[in-house]
Amino acid sequence: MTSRTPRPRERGIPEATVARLPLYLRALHGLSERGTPTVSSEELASVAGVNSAKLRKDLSHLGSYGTRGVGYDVEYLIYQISRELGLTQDWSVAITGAGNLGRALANYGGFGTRGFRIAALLDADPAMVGHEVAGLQVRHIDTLEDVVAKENVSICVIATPAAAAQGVCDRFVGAGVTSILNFAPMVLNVPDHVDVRKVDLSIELQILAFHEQRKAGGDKGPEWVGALDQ
Amino acid sequence: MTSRTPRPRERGIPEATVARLPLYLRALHGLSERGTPTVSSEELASVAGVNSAKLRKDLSHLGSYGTRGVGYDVEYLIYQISRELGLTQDWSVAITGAGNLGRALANYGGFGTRGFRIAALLDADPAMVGHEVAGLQVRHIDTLEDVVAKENVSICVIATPAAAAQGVCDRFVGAGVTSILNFAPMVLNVPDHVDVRKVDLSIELQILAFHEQRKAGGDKGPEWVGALDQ
DNA sequence: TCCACTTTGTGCGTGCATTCACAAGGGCGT
DNA sequence: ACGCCCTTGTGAATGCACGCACAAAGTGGA
Ligand SMILES: NC(=O)c1ccc[n+]([C@@H]2O[C@H](COP(=O)([O-])OP(=O)(O)OC[C@H]3O[C@@H](n4cnc5c(N)ncnc54)[C@H](O)[C@@H]3O)[C@@H](O)[C@H]2O)c1
Ligand SMILES: NC(=O)c1ccc[n+]([C@@H]2O[C@H](COP(=O)([O-])OP(=O)(O)OC[C@H]3O[C@@H](n4cnc5c(N)ncnc54)[C@H](O)[C@@H]3O)[C@@H](O)[C@H]2O)c1
Repeated sequence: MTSRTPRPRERGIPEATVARLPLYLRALHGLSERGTPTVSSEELASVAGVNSAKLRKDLSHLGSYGTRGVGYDVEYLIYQISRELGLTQDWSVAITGAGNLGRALANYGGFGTRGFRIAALLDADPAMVGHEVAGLQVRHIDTLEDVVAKENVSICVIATPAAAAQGVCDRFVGAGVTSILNFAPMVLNVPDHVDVRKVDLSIELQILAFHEQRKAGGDKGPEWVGALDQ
Repeated sequence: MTSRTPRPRERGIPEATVARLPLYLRALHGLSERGTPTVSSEELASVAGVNSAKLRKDLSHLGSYGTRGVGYDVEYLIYQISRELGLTQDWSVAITGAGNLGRALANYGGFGTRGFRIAALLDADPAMVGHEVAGLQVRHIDTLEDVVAKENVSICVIATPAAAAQGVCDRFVGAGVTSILNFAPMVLNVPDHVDVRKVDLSIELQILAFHEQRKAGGDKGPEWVGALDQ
């Protein structure tokens, strides 16, 4: 654990691994709060709900940060994963759509804790503009380009009705934003260099319904699989 | 479109396909509303934002519902996908946690439209119980088992703080619920026959931050990939 | 110093997912 | 009735992901 320079490991972390790193990070924070100094891949994998071999392979993509016979230093691993995910810097986030969902997101305390700062809450409804939500004044959508530039927004959240989502998306992209989290139930059209991730509750429920139907269907033979990956 | 019996296609739809069917369904509903009678795999794939070969292979898992040289009948395909996903029946959903998120979910109109009925909204806070949200009285968490039995709940949504999630989960599982949608930032422990899907905003943001950092990092060579799958 | 024990990091086999490319099939005009 | 054109459905190739199983490596005790 002396601070050697452990070969930053050529760029190429698998997407599946990237998606699990936040899970490990959360588990590690839990261990850290309880004062645990080191953790084995077996323990950490158990807390994070994954296979221990998978965990070790995931971590090996970042470098060799473990100690054989001992495990991983919790604080050191937290730092390394945070650095890899880009959480050692702060990110300004703009939320668009101050409706039910947008306000819930703005009120959610879980963002700030991990390097994300809600820089602005935008809405098109004049009746909404000016209201204070979670210590933030709702601003008019016309100020979008201004907000992106002045607040240095790099990630935006779209929580408008589906019909407005593509328009809002285009304006963010035009203003230089290249990461979008979309809650509107529609597929956004963006240039190749822009990343979009979507959250769609309706789709999640439909997937659950599919499996539920299969279970209830009582087909010949108990052949449904196990719990889905979390 | 005569009602033949087209061989229900042996059970075994790939999970990746199941996750995309709702996407196709949404696109088809859009086409249906605009009166489009038939659609080619190319067009539908474009609207749904996927590769057309993938779309055809996905649909082929349900059966041979297309017509070569013509495409797919929109209404017929809507019916077939709905049936496969289990949307031809209604599902009762119980939401637990009437906080910011739980209330936003309850107020969201997009559930009822596709066969999901919010049967109950549960909370542990006595001050919250009895309040009306989206035409629904918030009920006390103690009535959980009652609600599951009487309302025939098969899917539950957990929107409580993380600390309470596992306990609530256990009670739902004990009451016979086998499909869970979890918003709390923690890994739920469930028996094998229970399906859990999670939605974690914080993880989504962290994944975006990772890619954002890579883009900004300006490593040697423009070698970041494209837009993520939506 | 040496040995037994623990745990990491990874080579390898397996299976799933994606995409290409095309033969098979169906409609339509002549 | 025939042949052209369009689109589906799928074989095959490639690549990614997962998990086993083990050698390598570090610890601690004697
Ligand atoms: N509420 C939920 O639980 C939930 C669940 C799943 C999906 N969604 C989706 O999230 C989105 C928002 O849901 P909601 O329940 O908050 O809806 P909502 O109607 O409560 O809020 C939408 C807000 O967007 C604003 N808006 C409309 N057009 C705009 C524009 N062009 N620019 C900026 N703001 C604009 C409206 O003024 C309104 O305040 C919808 O697309 C919905 O389908 C919501
Ligand atoms: N609000 C968001 O945008 C957001 C985003 C991401 C994740 N989350 C997660 O969703 C969950 C809910 O978030 P929120 O913002 O609505 O929180 P909140 O504090 O506003 O609401 C939580 C509700 O759960 C109730 N509750 C507590 N213990 C309970 C129990 N044992 N049984 C039943 N109800 C109980 C509380 O009374 C409260 O009404 C949290 O786990 C949060 O981390 C929320």
